[in-house]
Amino acid sequence: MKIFLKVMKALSDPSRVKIMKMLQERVMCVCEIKEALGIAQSTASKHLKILEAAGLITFHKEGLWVNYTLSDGGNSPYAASLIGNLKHWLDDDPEVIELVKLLPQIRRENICGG
Amino acid sequence: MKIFLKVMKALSDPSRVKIMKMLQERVMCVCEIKEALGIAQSTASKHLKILEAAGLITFHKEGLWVNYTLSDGGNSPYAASLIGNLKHWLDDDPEVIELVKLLPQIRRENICGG
DNA sequence: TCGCTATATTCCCAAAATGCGATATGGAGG
DNA sequence: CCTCCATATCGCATTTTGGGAATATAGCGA
Repeated sequence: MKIFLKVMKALSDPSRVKIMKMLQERVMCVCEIKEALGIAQSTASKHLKILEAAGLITFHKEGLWVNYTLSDGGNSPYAASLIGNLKHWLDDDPEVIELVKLLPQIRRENICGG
Repeated sequence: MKIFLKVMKALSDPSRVKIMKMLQERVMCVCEIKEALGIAQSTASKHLKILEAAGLITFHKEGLWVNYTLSDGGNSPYAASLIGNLKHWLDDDPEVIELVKLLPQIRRENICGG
């Protein structure tokens, strides 16, 4: 029950859902996510932690950067199911469309000074 | 997006999830639900309203009683999917098992004085 | 070892959610 | 019309959540 609730809560916030939809498109680091959503870095980091704790995303450290990707859901049937459904859900949502359209312009080299 | 979030939020609370699992077993009125969960009547009513607004349950008035049932999810693909998954999810959850085992003893005639 | 930088964590505030008691609503019966 | 009862709504206290600024941490390069 607790695990199930963790997944549901993780997906109960618009910023976190948007992060899931962005990660469907490509791998992203924290500063790219913060930039795309227009939120503070600490806020982005916190959201990512919640998604990760729910088994919805994973990360891979690459030097200073932390690359976040969608999880395969292997650890939780709830996460796996929702990850799968989100692949097609909300694809016609105006906010999501706008965000995905913006993605190519969001590159870490231009944000973090890399 | 708002509709999706409404479904996720509705299922982010343990009491509401338990209500969903109980309604899988049978139709229930507000006083039965309040009794089964050990919560105040106003609290039960509020939870039911949230589930109903998310398209997860529907109700049918029968005199003074309001019978709540699972929705078929016809109005929302998100609700439909979650309703379907919940049919088998959490069946092995201790709290849910306990609750379902308790259900036969919860009868409106013994609670509401009907 | 000493900066420098991307990320994580902490602290604090405002907004929202949850729960309950009290009250309102609405239908059934006399 | 009045009463009674199941349910809905309101008002309030408590807890949780989301957000940002400030600070701590960790990895890279010199």
